[in-house]
Amino acid sequence: MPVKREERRQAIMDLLVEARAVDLDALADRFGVSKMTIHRDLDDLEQAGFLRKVRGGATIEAGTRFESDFRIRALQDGDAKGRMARAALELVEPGMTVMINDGSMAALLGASLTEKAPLTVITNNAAVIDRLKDAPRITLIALGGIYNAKFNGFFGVVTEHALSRLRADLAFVSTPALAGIQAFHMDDAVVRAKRAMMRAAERNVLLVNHQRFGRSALHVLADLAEFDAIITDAAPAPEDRAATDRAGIALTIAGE
Amino acid sequence: MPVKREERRQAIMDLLVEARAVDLDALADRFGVSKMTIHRDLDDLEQAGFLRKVRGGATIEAGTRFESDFRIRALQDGDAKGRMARAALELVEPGMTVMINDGSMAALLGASLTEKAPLTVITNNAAVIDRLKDAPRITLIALGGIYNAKFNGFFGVVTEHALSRLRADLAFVSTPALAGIQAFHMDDAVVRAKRAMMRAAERNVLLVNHQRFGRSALHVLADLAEFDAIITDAAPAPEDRAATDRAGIALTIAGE
DNA sequence: TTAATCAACATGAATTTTGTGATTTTGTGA
DNA sequence: TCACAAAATCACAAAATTCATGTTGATTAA
Repeated sequence: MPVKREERRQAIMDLLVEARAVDLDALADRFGVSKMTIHRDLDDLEQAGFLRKVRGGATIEAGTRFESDFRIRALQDGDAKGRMARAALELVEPGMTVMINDGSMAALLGASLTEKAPLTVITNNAAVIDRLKDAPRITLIALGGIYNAKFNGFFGVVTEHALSRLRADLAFVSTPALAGIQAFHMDDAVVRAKRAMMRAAERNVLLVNHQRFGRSALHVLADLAEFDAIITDAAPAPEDRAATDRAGIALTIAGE
Repeated sequence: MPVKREERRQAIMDLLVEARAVDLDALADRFGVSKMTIHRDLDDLEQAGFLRKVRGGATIEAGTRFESDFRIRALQDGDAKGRMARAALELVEPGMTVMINDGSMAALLGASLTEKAPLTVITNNAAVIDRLKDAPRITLIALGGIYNAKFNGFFGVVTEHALSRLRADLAFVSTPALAGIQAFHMDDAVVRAKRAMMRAAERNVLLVNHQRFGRSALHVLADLAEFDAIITDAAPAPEDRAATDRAGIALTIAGE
């Protein structure tokens, strides 16, 4: 596997997320490769929609569609996601029945569930289904539904109804927005699937990136009090933290 | 692309399907490669579930689960399958809701449904789900269920229940065995999924390879009279044909 | 005790990634 | 508008990496 190349691109994205813009020459220097190589990196990353090339470097166009694009979220915080997945895994014991919802964070966690086999995994996340299909000692229950390319998962009445007939020990629910004592999501169908999952699980764990604190979206997903635990990757701002404390939920900062 | 290697493995499977068993030394000789290479071929094929390694070679364990494994059938009859898929496509009109069940024949048909878009496709076949996920103008409804690696699809109560809430214009049902006026299948869970699908469809079409006539299996899948049409790839033996005629079903020989 | 299996390492072909220099495009200031 | 330098692009060669295969020798099963 071309680890080197991917690592470099990941690093470019990390720099970009932090600095908003990068300089081509500086990158070539920093990684000890030719400018041409950086050119190709930027071309491919632009092609994939991660950044915008400008003369002499690249920018991320914060505030516009770029920053909020799910593909950036997939690249961003690779490390943070790993830490969160690890913290989430701690809650899983062999033999359990676990639910995993849509989202790239959930996909990562789903894939690493093999470590805790034997398990029964219930999910509407297409990435998880693919990854666990042939995993030994994992009983995979896919929730059907209408395929939604935007969220790479299955949703709709079929999904919700399937969930009404199932029961799990633990559900991992992720959210892109959390403000005050509530979690939010921009899509109606996704909210319904997540809520159905929460109803079907004994215990619910919320996964949320710390940058998502203080944001909201069109639909309320749930009150934080409905969760048994919240896992995030870094301490949120004090005022956000105060809100979760008020809700009385254990907030786990992964990697501490 | 390592064409060479895949060709050799394909050839090994062909020999195996024909002879029931192959000798390792003979294979090394025949293909002009070392025994170690054949060992690796057999290991990987066994891993994939295509064969069973025995001392000095490999067998296919006809009559047991191996012969019925979807992956073996996937290797056979490539051409015949294409013709059947084409014949089946004739019955599909844009705008319809179509159901596709498990099996490699169904997988091929499912993938070619893109030609008739816009369509709504309902399936428990993992191969079809993968292929149609990002197909434009196809609304894909996956039936969830427990993933079964042997049939590369989803089965169980979740599947059946989802089907009880859906309705389609047309269902394509495939069978590995057909004798007299009945179709058969070796697996209970698969039979239930297929039957649920038949109940949910306005019209039902049976897909069956001509070599499958005159065979039976543990479970009855359906009476032929329950189908509106039967598609096969070549004329079956006269006595088998007589039985279908008696059931009064139109038998389409694909490619005529 | 014989043959088969398996693990570990070596080899060479094929693919992928990178670098170089020539050529074209773009931005800037006269 | 023009000239010109910096940046971008292109095409091809070089380097690195991956992958299938072979070899050897230890281990295991018949």
